Amino acid sequence: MQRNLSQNSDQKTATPDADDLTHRLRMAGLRPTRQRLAIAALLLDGRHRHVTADSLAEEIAESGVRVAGATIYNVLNQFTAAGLLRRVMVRNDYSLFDTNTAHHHHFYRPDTDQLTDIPGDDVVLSRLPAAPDGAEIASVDVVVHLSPKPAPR
Amino acid sequence: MQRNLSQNSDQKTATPDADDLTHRLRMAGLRPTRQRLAIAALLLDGRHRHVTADSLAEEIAESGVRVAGATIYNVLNQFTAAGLLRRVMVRNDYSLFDTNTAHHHHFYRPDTDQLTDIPGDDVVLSRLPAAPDGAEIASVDVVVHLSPKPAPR
DNA sequence: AAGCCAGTTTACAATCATTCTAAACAAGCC
DNA sequence: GGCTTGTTTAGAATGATTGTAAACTGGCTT
Repeated sequence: MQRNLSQNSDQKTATPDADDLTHRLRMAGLRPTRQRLAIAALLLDGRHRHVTADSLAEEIAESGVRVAGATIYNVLNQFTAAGLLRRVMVRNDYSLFDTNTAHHHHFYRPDTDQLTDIPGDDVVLSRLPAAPDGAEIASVDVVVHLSPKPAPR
Repeated sequence: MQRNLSQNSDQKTATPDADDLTHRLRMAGLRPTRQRLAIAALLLDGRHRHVTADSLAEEIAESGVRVAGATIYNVLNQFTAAGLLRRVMVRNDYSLFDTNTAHHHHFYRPDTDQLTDIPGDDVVLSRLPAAPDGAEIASVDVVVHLSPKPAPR
């Protein structure tokens, strides 16, 4: 009873080919276990989205795979450390993980608690500070906080 | 009692005048209670720094005033809502509150867990995205994440 | 194919910042 | 002085995340 997900091409561009995922995990120094592959299949398929540990847990459950809560956190952290995901900080209630690791920035709406990517080059940093003493710039996060809209006149 | 007021508001001159603080709290719609004044005296003296609920609690304790933990959180949130402080999000372990509400950005060092202001105009956003549909830009947060220093050669 | 073992997963407890609760309290006003 | 309402308080509660120690498994070796 093997899964149907052999090499069926889904819809979008990247088909999360099992072997490909296995390879990517290996490249990242992560042993391709059942649970890591399940998570990778959901997150590393080329789609750009934002998940929480919790929303991911639901998806995994729906997909029929059983993964412990702690493992989800572990894997999310490992993927992030490996550069496969990006952690976005907008609340201190919980973390958001962005499947788009390319350089880009975010809108955040506190009211709906929603995070959206800021399209392309709509943010341009024309000047960056020099890193202090013994440090270098690892990444630059720009979060544009939105408010519900002004009063209509 | 000496008062060294003046129209200062930036650098040194760390003598928050009690009446002034009372007035500022009133302006913000906050009744000037003993505990709010104690916190204001520590945070609204013109110095620029970053505190956590916890570090603030210690300072208050040292200053001899007794303030409940929940109150510290309440007041920090009230001050932030009133624009007297600014909440900076770099970790989801806890929040940092910045006494500098002027528009500026931050360096963050994950290793030492330290937050520093980025001097003056060292960050220039030459292009900002338009706010989506029924929203407007409330604020723009730029956090430059640092890493421990390049290869020691 | 069998064995082995470091790396993984797991269930569950633990942590810890933050918020909630409802009861006691104090500020400003009559 | 007494009221009324906003504040403070202690302690419990919440909830995301991490720690723990035991069970398991990938994949290499024999």
